[in-house]
Amino acid sequence: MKEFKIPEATVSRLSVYSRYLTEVEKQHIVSISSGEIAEGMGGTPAQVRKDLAYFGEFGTRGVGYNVKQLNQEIKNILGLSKKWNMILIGAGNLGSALSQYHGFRERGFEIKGIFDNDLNKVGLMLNGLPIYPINEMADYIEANGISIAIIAVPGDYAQDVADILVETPIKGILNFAPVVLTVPDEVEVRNVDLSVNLEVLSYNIENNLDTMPEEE
Amino acid sequence: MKEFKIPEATVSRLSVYSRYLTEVEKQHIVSISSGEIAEGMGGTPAQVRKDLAYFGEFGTRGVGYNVKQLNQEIKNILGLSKKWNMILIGAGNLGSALSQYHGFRERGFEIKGIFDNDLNKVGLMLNGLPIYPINEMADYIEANGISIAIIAVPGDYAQDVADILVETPIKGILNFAPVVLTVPDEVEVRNVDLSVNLEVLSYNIENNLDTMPEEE
DNA sequence: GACTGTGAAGCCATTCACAGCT
DNA sequence: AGCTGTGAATGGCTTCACAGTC
Repeated sequence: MKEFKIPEATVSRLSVYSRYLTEVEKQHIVSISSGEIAEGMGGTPAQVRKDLAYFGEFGTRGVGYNVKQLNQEIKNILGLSKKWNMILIGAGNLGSALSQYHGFRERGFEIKGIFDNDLNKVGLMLNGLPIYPINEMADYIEANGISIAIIAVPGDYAQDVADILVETPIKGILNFAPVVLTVPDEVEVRNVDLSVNLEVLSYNIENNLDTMPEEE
Repeated sequence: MKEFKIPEATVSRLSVYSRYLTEVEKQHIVSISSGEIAEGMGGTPAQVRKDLAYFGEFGTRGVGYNVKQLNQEIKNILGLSKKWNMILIGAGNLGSALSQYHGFRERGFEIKGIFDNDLNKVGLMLNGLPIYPINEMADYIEANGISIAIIAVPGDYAQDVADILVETPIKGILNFAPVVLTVPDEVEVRNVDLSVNLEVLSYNIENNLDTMPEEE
């Protein structure tokens, strides 16, 4: 009664496929092959087909995939056919940037309210959204059907915020704080770790992958 | 004359280990075991040991690792013993937030200049950094020994910016634009994809991993 | 006794190669 | 002929389990 064991890498790629297909759709292209999708997002045709095959047979042999229909299927798979209500915790620089990021709304994710523990900020508006005090957060989540929280507070506070969140019906956390959060299994956490990304970049540059002159 | 084939996942974890060890160092703890490190960052002891073993024998059997020394080793491995000069392209919300993000400097990554194609912004200062026009970017990179560029421009411009960058001595790009960049192999790209992260979260919530009631 | 370092085993993901439609 | 869907083969990463060292 349930699909099974999809590689996380596949799920990430589906998201990229969908974004690419949305672009292709705008150009009114009707049909697309796995090779063209791969080309458009830096992968291989076989991988595109494998990824899609986990979920069903969306294509037509000898022809390819219907762009619009495939995009819709992928969005359904990813759970994007519904709207997601989110809150943002942290009205600092990063929070401010995130509150204004259009990419979220375009994909069905909407920030409904912002929370901060700085009483100078509470009551102000940030990009059209009210800033509330943290102690109202739990009630707000309950009352407004919020299922995802974005943590954009300094590292030292992130676990405190998470501790409050896990007592609410929140289902997922997108964490921008550079710390590993401890939460119960039923809350899903994704970390966006800016420094880690730079450090991997640093390592790869220093050990120049792909770059080395051919040598026997 | 060269270490070999380190899993990328290992490199990412090294970065997390180092951040954690930096915290532990502050508490003046001298020695730490693989189990304690694993505990502190959500992994397993065996994995911590395996990751470290790719690069050498840093521990003492029966005892553990010297915190300070291990952290130094990891930083060396990651290429953090030198300072990295970066530029930021895009002085919008996200760029503004990134220019102020302290986590970068703490780890040896410094933004030296900001570039934008909006002439109303050029000449202004953003968090103590001057904003230059894009057409000065290539010269600036050459003149200031910049090796990493952070792209924080809208998706439609990101490839244009990348096209300019690849003609310069830039070695790595941290890309925040929600597009797949096409660059030659010798330039290393890392994508920080905000929507992809939310969409994986969405998928995981909908298919609640870990959460399902036990069933035979 | 405690904890590291590591080959071997097991698991997961990607790639290959081809059968099956259109 | 063209392109999908997929079992089988490969490759890579993680976990196990234990020998080695303090």
